[in-house]
Amino acid sequence: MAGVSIASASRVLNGHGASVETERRVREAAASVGYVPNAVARSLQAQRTDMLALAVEDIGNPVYVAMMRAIEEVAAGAGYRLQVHATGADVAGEVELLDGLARRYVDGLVISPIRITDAHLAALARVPTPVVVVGSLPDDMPTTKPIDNVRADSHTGVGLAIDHLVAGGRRRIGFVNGPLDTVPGAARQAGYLDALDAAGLPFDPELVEPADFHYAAGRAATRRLLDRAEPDAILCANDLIAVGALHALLAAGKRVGEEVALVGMDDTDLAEMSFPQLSSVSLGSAERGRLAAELLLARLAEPGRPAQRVTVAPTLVVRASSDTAAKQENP
Amino acid sequence: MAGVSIASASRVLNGHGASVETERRVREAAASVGYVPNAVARSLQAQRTDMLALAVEDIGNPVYVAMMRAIEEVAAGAGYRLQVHATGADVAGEVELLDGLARRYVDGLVISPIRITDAHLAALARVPTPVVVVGSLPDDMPTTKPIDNVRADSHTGVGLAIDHLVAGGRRRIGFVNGPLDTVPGAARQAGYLDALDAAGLPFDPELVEPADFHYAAGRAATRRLLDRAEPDAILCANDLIAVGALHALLAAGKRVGEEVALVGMDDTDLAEMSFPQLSSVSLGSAERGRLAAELLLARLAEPGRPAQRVTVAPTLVVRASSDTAAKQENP
DNA sequence: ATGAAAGCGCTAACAC
DNA sequence: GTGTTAGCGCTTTCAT
Repeated sequence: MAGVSIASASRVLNGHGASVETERRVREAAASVGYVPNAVARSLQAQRTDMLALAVEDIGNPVYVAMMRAIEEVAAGAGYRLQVHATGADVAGEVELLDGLARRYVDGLVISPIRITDAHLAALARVPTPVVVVGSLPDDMPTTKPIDNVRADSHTGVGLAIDHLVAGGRRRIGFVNGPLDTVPGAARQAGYLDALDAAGLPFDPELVEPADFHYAAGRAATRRLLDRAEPDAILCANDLIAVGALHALLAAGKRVGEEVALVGMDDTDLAEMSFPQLSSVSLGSAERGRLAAELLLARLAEPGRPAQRVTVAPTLVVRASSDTAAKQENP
Repeated sequence: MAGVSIASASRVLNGHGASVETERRVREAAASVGYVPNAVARSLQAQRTDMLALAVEDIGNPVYVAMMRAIEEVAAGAGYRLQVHATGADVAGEVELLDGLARRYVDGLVISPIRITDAHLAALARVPTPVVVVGSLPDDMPTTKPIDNVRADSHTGVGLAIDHLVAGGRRRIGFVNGPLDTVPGAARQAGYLDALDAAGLPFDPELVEPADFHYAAGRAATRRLLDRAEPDAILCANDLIAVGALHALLAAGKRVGEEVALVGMDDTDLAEMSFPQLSSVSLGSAERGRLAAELLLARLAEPGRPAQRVTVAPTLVVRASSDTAAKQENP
């Protein structure tokens, strides 16, 4: 403290107008002592932490990595820092996290639960802090709290893939899905059945094999599928599964893209980095992350605004794994 | 407030001993009002935030993903939350982050700069908060602040790969490296030269091609390499480059693992998910992350302890891309 | 323009 | 065991 009141110092440091002389003295003193304001004290007074949180099942999954990257970018751009939580898809943990928001250690949360239970909904109904959910919230959400919601459209996405495969002459389209009791697993299953139906193709249970959303499971499931059926195409519920499927197919000596077409979902970096490169349905993970972050910032700026529900349209990215023409010059 | 003093309430809620009656009344009141303590206020008083930060170039790079996962796990296990920062390898930004620690919004930082400049060292010398650096700090670090340091041993790692390739009969070993002005790039280059030397192999500049540490660059660089030379093996400075190289090789019709052996570095998930699966030198990214987090926690517990410098030993994981025998039944 | 003082929500001494 | 009080470091009325 060199000369002026503590209040004046605060004013100068926050650019709230002070005389030239005061300003000089304060800055000088601050520089000489190496003064840096304490963020925690400031947060306590300001009632905001300038921090956002992201909770996903696994911060190593490429889909969430893409989402996290996008969110971090938006957050950093707006002066917010990002806190990450790996939930391991544990419901109790997710609910605890939601309830923990009452401690006010972050200003807002983006959460992408792989399953959405009643416990989640109950917790969401009592959070005191803005939350945006990535994933499909039930339509009959109680409107006590405005919870913003960003969703993918897997159902349509699966349709895009099936239509593409059918157009390429494929008729026996296998499907390696994730767990049916997850939000994406259920949606993709429904999409598969509806798309077959729309294409006039019969449903053959032999062609469907459940897995979980990871590489090893995808590979094992595809191996089982190949053992008992002869698909001329395989659709996978995400890229991790698809890469597993690719291995199973290659190991079985199949020419991927010709004998058997392969399509993944999420269009992660993996799709481009496989050989042959994988066709994949983009569900816009980065885009969803970006939107989620923006919705959160918007609500922070205007807490009273009505709850938004935005859906990102899927797009199909065709690459060599399902495109005989491209195969020649792959990738 | 129902009945007792504010201090008693605090005691009950923190389990600091109170009479049965007081305890009951406090808990009851707290429950009925839905009271939750404010983390920011608590932090201000406790002078700690229970939060750690991680700063890496790109939170989407598989190496850093593995590191982040490990750190998040250790941090969460010890009751700390994790904040992530993507620096984009921007020196000014990294220094700003380091200086920002004086704001005390986190209790400690793990930073993994891809380049370490004098500005970094200067900033490190004045941080008021524990920092552990992942990557090689100069040996003549001023010891004013105890900065813990976790390092990989790329030099030895490259040697492992070269020895393995030589043992497999390879003689013309190409090398696709990252930028030479980065810490890992420089170390790997030196390792390559020394290993060739130790193996009695001549150095042929034609066999070395620079790239940056990403897929596309790796693929392009490998293409250039193949245009002018005929390597019987290629070592890549990381797995991203190696996957790019794999594509270039396959697209050129090379039988990978036979005609040309391929070895990556970092042993990320990508190595296992490629086909053929990639041999890769593990530099222990997850392990380094774990160690970094543990060193940070240890210093938080005992600020005065001497600076630690730990090096994680590399290991070679041999897979089909460099092993003809395995190739048969790959993967 | 500046200083005094209150207060953000909490915990820890220090009496009683 | 419990209440009173000070204080963590800051911003912001409110006077002057």
